[in-house]
Amino acid sequence: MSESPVAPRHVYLVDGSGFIFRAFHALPPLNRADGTPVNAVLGFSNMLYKLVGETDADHIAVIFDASRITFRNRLYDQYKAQRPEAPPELIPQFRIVREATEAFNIAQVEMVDYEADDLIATYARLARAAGAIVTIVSSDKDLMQLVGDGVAMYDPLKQRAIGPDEVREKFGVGPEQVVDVQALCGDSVDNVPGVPGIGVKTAAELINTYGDLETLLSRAPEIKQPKRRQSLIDFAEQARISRALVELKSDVEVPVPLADLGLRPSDPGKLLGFLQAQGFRQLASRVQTRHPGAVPTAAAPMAAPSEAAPSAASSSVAPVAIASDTPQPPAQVEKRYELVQTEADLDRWIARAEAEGVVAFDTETNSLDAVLAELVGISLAVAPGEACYIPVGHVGEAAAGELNLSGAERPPQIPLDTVLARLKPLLEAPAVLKVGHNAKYDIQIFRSYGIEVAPVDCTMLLANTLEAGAHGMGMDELALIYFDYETIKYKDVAGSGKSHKGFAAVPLEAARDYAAEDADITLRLHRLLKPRVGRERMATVYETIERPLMPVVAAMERAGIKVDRAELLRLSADFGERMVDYEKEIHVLAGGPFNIGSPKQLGEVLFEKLGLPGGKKGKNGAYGTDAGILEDLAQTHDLPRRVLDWRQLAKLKSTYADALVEQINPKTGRVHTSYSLAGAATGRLASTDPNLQNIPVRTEEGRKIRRAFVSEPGHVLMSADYSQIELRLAAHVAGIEALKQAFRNGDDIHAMTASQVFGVPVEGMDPMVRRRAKAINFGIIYGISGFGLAQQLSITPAEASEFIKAYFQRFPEIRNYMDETKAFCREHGYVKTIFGRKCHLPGIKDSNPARRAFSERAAINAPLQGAAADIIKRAMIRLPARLAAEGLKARMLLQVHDELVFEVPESETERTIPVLKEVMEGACAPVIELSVPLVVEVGQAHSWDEAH
DNA sequence: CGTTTCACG
DNA sequence: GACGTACGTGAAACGT
Repeated sequence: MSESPVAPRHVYLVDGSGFIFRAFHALPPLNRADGTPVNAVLGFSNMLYKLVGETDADHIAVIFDASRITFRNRLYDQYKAQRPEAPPELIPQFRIVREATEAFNIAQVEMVDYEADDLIATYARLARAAGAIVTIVSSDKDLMQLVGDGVAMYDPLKQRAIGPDEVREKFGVGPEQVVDVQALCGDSVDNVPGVPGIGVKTAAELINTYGDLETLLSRAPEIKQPKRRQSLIDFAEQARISRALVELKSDVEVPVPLADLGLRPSDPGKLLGFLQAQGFRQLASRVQTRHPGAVPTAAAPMAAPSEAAPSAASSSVAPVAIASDTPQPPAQVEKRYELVQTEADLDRWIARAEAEGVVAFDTETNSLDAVLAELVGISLAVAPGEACYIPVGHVGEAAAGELNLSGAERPPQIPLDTVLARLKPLLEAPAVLKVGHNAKYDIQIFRSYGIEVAPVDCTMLLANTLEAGAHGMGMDELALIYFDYETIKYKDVAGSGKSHKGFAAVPLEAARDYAAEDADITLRLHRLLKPRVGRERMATVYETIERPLMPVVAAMERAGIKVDRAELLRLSADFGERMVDYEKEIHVLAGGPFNIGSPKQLGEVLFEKLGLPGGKKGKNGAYGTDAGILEDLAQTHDLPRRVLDWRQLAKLKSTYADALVEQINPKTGRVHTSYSLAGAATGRLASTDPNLQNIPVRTEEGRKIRRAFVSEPGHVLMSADYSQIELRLAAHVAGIEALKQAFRNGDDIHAMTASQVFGVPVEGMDPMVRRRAKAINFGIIYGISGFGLAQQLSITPAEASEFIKAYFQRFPEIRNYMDETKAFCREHGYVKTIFGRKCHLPGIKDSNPARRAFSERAAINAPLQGAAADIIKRAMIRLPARLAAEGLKARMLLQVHDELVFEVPESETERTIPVLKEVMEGACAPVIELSVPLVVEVGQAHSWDEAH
């Protein structure tokens, strides 16, 4: 292969060996059809694909290690000696990764006796000498010594560049001094000895003081600290050897000249053949999309690529087992989707549904807002592949976006009233199960037409009950995971963004294909998931919590809550005027105008223009400017305080005052949120459009917004909230005796904690001490960490760790709970609440310690947060019926995790309060008897703020 | 479309 | 000893 002698301008050097290890540990196990593990190959291939697609390089090579033994072992026989053998699953992948590089038609280089890093150093030098710039694709710290002067590094996994600043952040010195620092601090991974007792921090300090290693070693006797001085004298030679080990060799006689690394076009057929042979379907299809004509040329004599499961599915839930459970993968069943345009056809489908006893259904509407939405069509599925679409509100195509001047004709459809009249008996028939995906929405739609759909199953809730936390619960995602099937996307039929035309304007055939498929997939999901819920002992959670909650939440959404529009408008104007004042003041303080809302510009003003102390912190090189940082800076300068004031008003104005006015429903004059029942992994609800679970309450300015949430005339808003529910559950679940007793006594729990942990009497306690104890109690619920607590309390991590230690000593049961919960999660991949709800945490086995620790804290929190969610859900299910039975008209409007908000006639408030308390406090019975009491506090007023 | 910030429990 | 920090959410604004 002779390369045209083009002078290199940009050379990419990919650290192949480094990447294989990283990909292997970062990705979940994955096997191709013949059982060969290929997860690292997939990671590697994805990386190359992206790299080749994005790079402007004209020369590129992947560099590998040829063998474990290199010239460095002759310098120091212990070099990399204690490094464990590669895991057996990785070994076969070394070869395949080289095949992958070949398939991409990228040059690859390796050389006996040298590490990949030495070859990279050599090519980098050659490239610079030829006038090219160099990008080293790697995150290996051993390569950082090469950075600078036209050489940069790029971490393909984190997609970030590593330049001199990043190197300085890591080593505390510039790239040219990295070798000296490494010589001192050594490297336990590579078994580079360094000097005992010297870490990165100390090494950087020393090198910054003395300039380089040799100067330091020669002037070692001057060093003040006796221990350090002696180490440097005793281990000077070891430091020199270490330096020789870490310094890369840039004069290797490379086997391939730089000129031969020129970027070559790949052969799409060959690449496709390789990818398909590994079973990398996603990547193969992307290649195919880019090269439509490509035909895979046989690469390996292998069976058809089979279940190398899509990466989305390769979590803790054993996707292969699920897939093998699949009754009929859609691809193999003939699809018969029918357009229903006559009453006779409609009756035929209704009869089929009644005969089956189960029908999947889906509604198409002209709005995502269930309160405003009008029906455009209905789809039904009665058996896999057998589905129909009944259009009722489609308009002529031309009528959609523009004025219907030509009177574009409405396609033939059965009148809506007729369809509804015929469907009503079916949808309300107790003997016919109706199955929807996110059925709450469809229940709402039909309720607005006077149809009470029942009984109903929801495949989104079934999937969530089984696998919350493992993956998303949208239908498209589930179809891909369970059936390996790509659904038609809404935006493909109805457009999106500017070209969105609304479903009513979609031509009937396209609408049929999309809508009928939704019902079809829903039916198939139901056949798969419903039996699993029983088999896997999750029926109680689904049947007693999730399923009965659907109609209750649907009613709350429909009820909505009244907001005082005029008051919100006044607030918006007030906030706006005050913002203008602040803005002027800020610009004066800053010495010129800038966009206060831009963290980037603000950071530059604070830290560069004004030169305030603090500085960079983000991984993206951006300055941090959050409230904590500005609060600290406020001691030094007036500007940060003003920015904090401005930000508060900006937030209140845009997110609340203005947005809520926009959200007032023109039909009802109220605000209707939408609750997501399968959004949060822990079992909590989530509120969207608008989010009514984060209405301000903590500050006086913020509470003005809450004051605009009001009752109808003659009514009050009544707020009932569980006191300390998660801490009570922690006491119960972890069996913390002292905490349980305190709750039984009705003690001030934070004061009690403070008294126990800090050994001070509750009487006359310093509020500061109680505040600390409160933070620790919260920390317990969150899976406490020294760093987190330190940040919360503005103390040092060491002090925080002391507090935690004292807490564990006083309440030893909590430690057991934490350890057992983590162990359970590692074994099963999920944790459970006392009511049996599961929360999956795929990250619990992550090889990255930070991500794993994150999952461990989540594992500790989820059973507590989840049990609290179970309890309030149980109360919500019982309340409407209990209130009705007592002859009370209270309507449940909102849920905010541990609080329920009702609208109550003024004449009934006295009688309503005890009912709310009784049902909510008794919500665990009869399945669970808590060892601590639950306490509910009730308040009432004409606004939500005052009802607290 | 991802990041940053901030509102809530 | 590295990782990069308290748990769970959603919305708005900025800037690429």
